[in-house]
Amino acid sequence: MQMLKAEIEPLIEAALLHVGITNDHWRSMLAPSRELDQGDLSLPCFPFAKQLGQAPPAIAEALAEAMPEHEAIGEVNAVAGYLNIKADPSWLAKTILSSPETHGHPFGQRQPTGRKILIEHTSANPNGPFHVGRARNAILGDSLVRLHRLYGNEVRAEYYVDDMGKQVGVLAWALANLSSEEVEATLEGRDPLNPKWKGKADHERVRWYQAAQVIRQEREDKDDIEKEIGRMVHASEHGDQQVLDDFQAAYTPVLEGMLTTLARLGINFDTFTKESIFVTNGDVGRLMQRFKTFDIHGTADNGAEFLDLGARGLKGKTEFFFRRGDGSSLYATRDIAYHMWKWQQCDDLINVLGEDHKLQAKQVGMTLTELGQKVPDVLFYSFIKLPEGKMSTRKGNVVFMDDLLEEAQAQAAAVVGALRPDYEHQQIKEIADAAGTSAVRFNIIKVSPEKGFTFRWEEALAFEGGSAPFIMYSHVRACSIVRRCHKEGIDVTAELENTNIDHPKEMSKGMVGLLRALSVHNDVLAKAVNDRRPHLFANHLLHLANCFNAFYRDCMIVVEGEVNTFNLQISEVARRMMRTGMEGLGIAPIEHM
RNA sequence: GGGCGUGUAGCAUAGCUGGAUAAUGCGUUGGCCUCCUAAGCCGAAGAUCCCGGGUUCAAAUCCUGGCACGUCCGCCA
Repeated sequence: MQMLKAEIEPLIEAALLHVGITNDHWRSMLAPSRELDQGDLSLPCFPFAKQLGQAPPAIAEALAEAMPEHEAIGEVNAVAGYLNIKADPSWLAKTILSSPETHGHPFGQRQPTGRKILIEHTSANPNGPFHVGRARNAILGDSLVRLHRLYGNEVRAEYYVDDMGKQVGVLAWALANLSSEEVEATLEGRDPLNPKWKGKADHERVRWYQAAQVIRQEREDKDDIEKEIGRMVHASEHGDQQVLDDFQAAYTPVLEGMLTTLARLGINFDTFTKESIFVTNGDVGRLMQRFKTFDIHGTADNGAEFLDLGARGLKGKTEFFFRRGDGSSLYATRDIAYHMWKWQQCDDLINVLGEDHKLQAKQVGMTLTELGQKVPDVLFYSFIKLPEGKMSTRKGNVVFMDDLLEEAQAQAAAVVGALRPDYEHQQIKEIADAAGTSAVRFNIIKVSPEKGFTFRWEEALAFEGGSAPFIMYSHVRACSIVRRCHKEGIDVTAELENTNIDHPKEMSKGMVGLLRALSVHNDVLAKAVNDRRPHLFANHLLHLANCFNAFYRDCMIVVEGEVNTFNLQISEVARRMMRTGMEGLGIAPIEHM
């Protein structure tokens, strides 16, 4: 709608001048109309009442009178104090069809912006399989990566590997010291390993980790165990290469298992950076030396060091510890070193973090400011819960992503099989896999991240209404139109290049609705990217698919072997936008369903 | 106790840089396949926008005081 706004703003300005309004406040008041029947853009005239000494409806009338004619404007009317402006559908169609962003190639992709964005997301500790609770980070992060790429930014998706903490230490200790019999004996009474995941290291090794967690609490030699784990963690934090290598051997297969799961969702990373690097390369040591020189630096009784961020306006607990009494660094300290490193390689930095990291992120941000560095943008999300409450591996109250995806694909296969009895087995499987994983992603991405989210199977596996398959289906219909054209011997490429067409003067509701949805597409994308709110784009795509369905109903493209060129061109723009939009959200743009 | 976030039809959500009749899906309910895929389309019913106060011509939206829920307030990661 930005395209219409840009076109008519000067006209409104002229009209306002005509009735005696000279200030500029109205620009922010000019907004999309609430109801489509009213128009596309509306200007409330109430604020002008005092200034002009007239009733708002009269002002609206006067403005409507004063509006100059313009090809972009289909209709101007004044209703109840509002000036409503409706775009001329032919102008909209012409603008959309001639826009390089929609008509050019490839598939409505935007021009490169030249901006380099580094997006860090997921970065889950490599100690067990992915569960749905963690999934929001990965799905949100990956959607952001994809949307930025669609927008034209150069993006690097980064996974920060926590390779030196206590969690990895416990895993490494367990793998070195516990037999599989001991593990199974310790975990007796818990859910056994799902045979389906036998051989998948994230599912198998997490049992060692879980057993170790029990043993650390219960076994008589637990103090010795604790000492040993402590020794390893401590050594890792001082950059002991042998221990770090052992840790890496322990977690790598787990991480690979987790990445396999993410790949099923279409989530991939460009780079992996290990936390320990910043210890071994000396960055963390130098950073801590530098902190010493700060005037907000402080030292505790045992020699531990902190920065007093209270002096910079932080409320609550203001001491931000960056070094233990024994001289080793803390997680946040390494994180700061990591951020300084990241800033060297991008123009914008985005982190995707759970809401539990808010304070941490605030401390890191303030410290970066203190260091003269930029503060990264952070996308916070609230946790996914189960109807039974918080997800907890320990309590067995979890839904593993692998199980969810299996179930999603199985249920999708049942739906496809029932709906398309004539399809081959292999084809059904391919469609079901695409629909199942897309549905899972979309179910999570369509709601705003700060909202608490309760995972429900029936919602994750809904394949109608506001779901990914709904969008996929509209796209399939658009694809099927092209197939139909080919079947009728119509030269689609030639039809699309034909610029010598008459736009119908009267357009159906379905056509006008679709044109409007297409005209806001790039506006919504820009907003979703810049505000870091992927759900806005998800909801727009739902709306676009909905509009396409109405267009499909109202506007036949092939009738008795004859093609309607205008309708075909619009349909193809919509198809491309749906396709790129789906890719931007990680929905599989399949062509048959 | 303090910080941050959330509270919208039976359910799940959108709208939150103030603007007209609060939007969408599920569920309930009525209709539409000789016609480019009915995973679709069209219609009906369903809302004290958590509660109180304030600002404003105008408040779901902003301010303020409550209530409920989530989350954080480690020399853990």
